[in-house]
Amino acid sequence: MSRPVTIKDIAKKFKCSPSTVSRALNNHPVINEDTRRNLQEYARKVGYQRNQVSLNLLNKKTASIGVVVPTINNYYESAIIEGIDSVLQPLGYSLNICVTNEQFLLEQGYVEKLLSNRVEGIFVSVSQETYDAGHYEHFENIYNRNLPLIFIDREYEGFAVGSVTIDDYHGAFAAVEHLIKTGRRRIAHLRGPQSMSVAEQRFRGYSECLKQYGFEEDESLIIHTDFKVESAIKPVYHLLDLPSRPDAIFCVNDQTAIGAMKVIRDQGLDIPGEIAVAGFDDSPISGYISPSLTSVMRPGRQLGMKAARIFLDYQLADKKDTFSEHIILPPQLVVRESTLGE
Amino acid sequence: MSRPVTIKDIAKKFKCSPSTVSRALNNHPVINEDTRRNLQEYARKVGYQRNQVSLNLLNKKTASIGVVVPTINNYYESAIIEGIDSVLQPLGYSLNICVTNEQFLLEQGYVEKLLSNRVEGIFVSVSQETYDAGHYEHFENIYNRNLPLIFIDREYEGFAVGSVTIDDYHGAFAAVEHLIKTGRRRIAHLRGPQSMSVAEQRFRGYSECLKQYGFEEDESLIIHTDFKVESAIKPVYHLLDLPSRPDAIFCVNDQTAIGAMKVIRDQGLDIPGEIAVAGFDDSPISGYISPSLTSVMRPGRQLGMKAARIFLDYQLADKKDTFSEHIILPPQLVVRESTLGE
DNA sequence: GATGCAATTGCAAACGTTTGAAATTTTTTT
DNA sequence: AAAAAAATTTCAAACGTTTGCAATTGCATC
Repeated sequence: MSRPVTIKDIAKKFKCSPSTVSRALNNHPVINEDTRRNLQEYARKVGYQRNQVSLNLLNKKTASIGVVVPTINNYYESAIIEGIDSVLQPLGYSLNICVTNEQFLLEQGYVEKLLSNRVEGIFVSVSQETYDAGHYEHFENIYNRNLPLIFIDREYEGFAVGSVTIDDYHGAFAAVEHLIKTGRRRIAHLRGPQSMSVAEQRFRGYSECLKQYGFEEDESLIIHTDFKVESAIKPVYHLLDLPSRPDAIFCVNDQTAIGAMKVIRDQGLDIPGEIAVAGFDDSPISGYISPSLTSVMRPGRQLGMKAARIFLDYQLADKKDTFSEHIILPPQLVVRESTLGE
Repeated sequence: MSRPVTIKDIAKKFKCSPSTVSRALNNHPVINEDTRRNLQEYARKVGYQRNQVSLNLLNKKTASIGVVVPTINNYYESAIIEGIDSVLQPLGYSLNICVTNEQFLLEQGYVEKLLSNRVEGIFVSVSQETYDAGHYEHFENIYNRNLPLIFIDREYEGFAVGSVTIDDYHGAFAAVEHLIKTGRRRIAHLRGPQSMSVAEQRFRGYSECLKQYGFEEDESLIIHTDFKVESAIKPVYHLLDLPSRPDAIFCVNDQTAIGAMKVIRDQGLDIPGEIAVAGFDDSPISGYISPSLTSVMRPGRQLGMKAARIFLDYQLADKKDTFSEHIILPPQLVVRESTLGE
């Protein structure tokens, strides 16, 4: 409650002008040695702390960056944020992290708030509801303010100065190719929500790979999930009950893969002997569960760092109106026990 | 780059005063109907967006809250943040999340920055280095500014308006008690870093429980780890090589428990047949790995919500100088296959 | 046409800090 | 001792917005 000490307070106390106090505290060379020492000492004693808010207004700079993401409670997303932070924090920027929970209205609200707070750039990973609704005006607002908008992981084509995404298509392709090359013939897919582009890309990778290797795509082997462990349970029971059971399951992420493995084990089937399982994300535990899980690694931290670099490059660019940088990072298949022999 | 449109710009365009524009845009009833409509329409057309920074300065309010945490890349920590956010976001607050990476200097720097940015409250989960160094002056600064400081999960006794922590001691006690009651006689412990109070509390719970049930504490069964999966590997190999092997391992968290389980399996031993394993955290996958992992659940989201409530209560409190609220939440033992028969 | 009243708009200060230019004080030079 | 030079300090404006109070305008009433 007690109002923080201001420069004016100190000036009044010392019967001098605020300018003198300001310069003294900033070690401006024009200030008398004694004056400087006295003022600095007093400022420390009363716990003066410069008001950054007023400086932000004066300098029209806030050194803060908006980061709008659907969630932060999984390894990949937080790795992205960590990557951005690792580049921008040392330069004095601070991140304003906004969690949309996949809700369009929250995303929209956060963007407005960030603009109003005069952040110097906005990183966005588009929420699912936004894709569903097809409303992208809030991104247009960012664009109209000439503020750098950079999409991370989940992009929208338009209004962006840059984007860094993962080549989910080829990641999925590689995983399925690996399954085929290790002799699997009926490969099922636990698909993600249709509205999410990452999930769709993985499905495409799955689908195209089957086609290229001359396999028929079997509708009954493709089931939707919502990314969560639990959502894999029922679909996998269903898959195992099919007259001609699949001999491999490619899962849209590690969570569903773990759910799948549980069901398969509970049914007394052997992994990878009878059914191979592959996931997507390479979460930290995937190497330690049993059997260890084959998975497609997404370089989240690197993605964040690249996105931050794009932002910095944009700041330096002379022809900002033509600046545009879109990076697609390759994921990497990590083969483990769940798709191989012991 | 293009300077955002200001109220002054609009005033100049309409040859009226900024006050009129301000009132028109805020629907002040004293403004003429036509004027209001024209101004609002124009403002929308040119994409006027109120500058929140100037308002923050004027009102001496920022509606932002600092959250200083060691990490965000695990489920528990992000659940805490989610809990805080779920309470404060609907009230218009935005969170300024700072990740210290367990570094004292970063923690100190972030606290200064938050103070300078005039946040209205600070939530802190103390970093390990800060405990090691024993430097708590930055917390004193918060206290001296009469700013509410609330410790979450990892606390320091002093300068705080409140704290919400988990009763790690009793959580660990319950886990070990469960192991004893299910017939285990040589219970090992994968301990966390000595400097971290959460880890120490869990160790105390382990230690006291053994004592109460009349067991000797065996130094050779207690090994330090650093919370990470990998750090469990070597210690567990060592434990299994002992002349008289333990029949249970209580691990400081799920990560190390998963590492332990891997080693035990690799050595061809049966879980829980020959060795039981219990963890701490109840991470989302613990119910789905094989065997499913007995673990102590920490209510992270609830913790965050409680912390946020303390902050709100403090705002309302009339006698702030005596306000103090310290909550200890009970964790809950979740028994699964890794400590039971099939 | 003067007066009164309501409706509408403008003025000025405030928030805390910085900074170029001007003003004042101190020191040096002649 | 006066003038010039150097050192130090103050003034005033700026950043964008809000708000109590004063000023202006329009309109009706007498």
